[in-house]
Amino acid sequence: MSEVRVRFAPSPTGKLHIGGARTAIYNWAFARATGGTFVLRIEDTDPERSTKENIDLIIRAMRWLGLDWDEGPHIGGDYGPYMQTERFDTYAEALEQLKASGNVYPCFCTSEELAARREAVQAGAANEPDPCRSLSHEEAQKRIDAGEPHVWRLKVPEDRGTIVVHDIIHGDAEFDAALMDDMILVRSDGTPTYNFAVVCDDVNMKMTHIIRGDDHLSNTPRQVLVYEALGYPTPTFAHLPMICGPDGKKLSKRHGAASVEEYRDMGYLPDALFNYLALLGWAPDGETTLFTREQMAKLFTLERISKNPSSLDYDKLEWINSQYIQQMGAAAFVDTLAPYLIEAGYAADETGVEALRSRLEAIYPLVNERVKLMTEAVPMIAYLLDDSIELDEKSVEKVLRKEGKGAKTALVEAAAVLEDCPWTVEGIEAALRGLCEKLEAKPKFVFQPIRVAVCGNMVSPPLFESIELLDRGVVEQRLRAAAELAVD
RNA sequence: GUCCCCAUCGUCUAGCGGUUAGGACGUCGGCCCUUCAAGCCGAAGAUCGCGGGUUCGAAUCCCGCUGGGGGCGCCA
Repeated sequence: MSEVRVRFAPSPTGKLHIGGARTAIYNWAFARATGGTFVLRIEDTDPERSTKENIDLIIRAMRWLGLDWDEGPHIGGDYGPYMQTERFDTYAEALEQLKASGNVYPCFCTSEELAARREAVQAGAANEPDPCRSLSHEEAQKRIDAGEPHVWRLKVPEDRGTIVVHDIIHGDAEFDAALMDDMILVRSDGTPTYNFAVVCDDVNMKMTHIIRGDDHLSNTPRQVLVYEALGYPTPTFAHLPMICGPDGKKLSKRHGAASVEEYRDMGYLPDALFNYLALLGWAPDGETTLFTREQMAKLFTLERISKNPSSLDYDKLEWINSQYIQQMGAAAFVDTLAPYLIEAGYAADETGVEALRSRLEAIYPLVNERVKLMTEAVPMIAYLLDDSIELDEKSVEKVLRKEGKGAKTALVEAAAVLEDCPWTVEGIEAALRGLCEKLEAKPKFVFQPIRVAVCGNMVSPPLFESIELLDRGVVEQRLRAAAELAVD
């Protein structure tokens, strides 16, 4: 078997869509699993909607996800260029070949005529062959020479019969060629249409497998016709089921996040999003849910891709994200936290973050089981970073100002007890537990006021560990300040 | 309208002729406990969309129906 070559071919009309991201992941995984080549090709033939910025955005999002490719824009390769707008000569060449072999013909119909015909057909009228198809060579040439605008259409062979699309995921799908109209290959402005450009590129770039969205399945028989007209064997197809929103409907802005960037901004880790997306439509077995890119690259097969469309489940994504945060380790945590710290003003730049590194790494074990989204981290640890803190109003009401609970006494006594205890988690815990006994109070009535005083909230990371990470003076000051507000 | 695709707990899925239909997220309950989490234990939750076949036996194979999705662009 010849070497596997696959590609991800986004059109830069927007950011990297979540569905596109998964397509890219599967292509990547298949290439890595088979020792094949993964190609990135930019389909920018639509000048109206394609932008340079989007190309950068897509490439950056792919890198962020941890994807790498063997050939593509910037890095080159043996089958470049990898932007369709730079490959126009190859399409022109292909068109000449098709003209010579008589597989195409010029069509002079206007867009209006076409639209009217299309409407008639969709309303139930019989699908008539394009009138230009029967124009004589001479007549057609005369009109071309006269400068009449025309497109080039593919001539569907009359006796083509059934077109079978071999798809690894869906099996064989059969289409009747008689129902297929002569699609436009080259527009009147000379540019190739999508269906023509893809086939030319996939042929010239020697693609062996086409892994793409389900939405292309119905277009595939048309493309097969182009392969045949060009005289090339068709590659193997794998059409991925669509990804829907949580409500099972098509993904749109209404459902929130449609682009990879948005997920990044919401605080998802690239490893987690990768893992989740990989799992959306593919499973290594019935058990495994957490795996790395490397593991997927070993286990991936197209045969195990699911046929049914899947709905996004943010709860599961979030759970996967929390699993990764829990296990990522202190160093990686600080690295990914850096931009958030800078944005929140805790550091001016990367260097500033480095100055805080050891402290942040010490904080990690207190929050790694609590942070589900990276966006939650900074607010959660602010009380360990700021000199002064603001007490949560609700917590003050429910814990410090609650009469009959002895909050004020607990705070005053705690300040005293912490004055000379060993400043270790054990020392602090011993001192405060001793205080509970001395006051004959349930731990809850001693610890909660202290928590509010020190952490600013009745809900917080572990208390003794938090205190240990703060300076003794700061803790005392917070306890005294809170005692002022508290009642017994 | 027409062609194509799809159909297992709420969600993602395992299953590929014989299983008590398995797992994960979520949900609910319990343990732990100074809060929130995490962790551990347990439970509920799927007459495998419906109806016909084939077969000793069907979630698995065949046909029909229904429901959902997609294509039918000088968009990709």
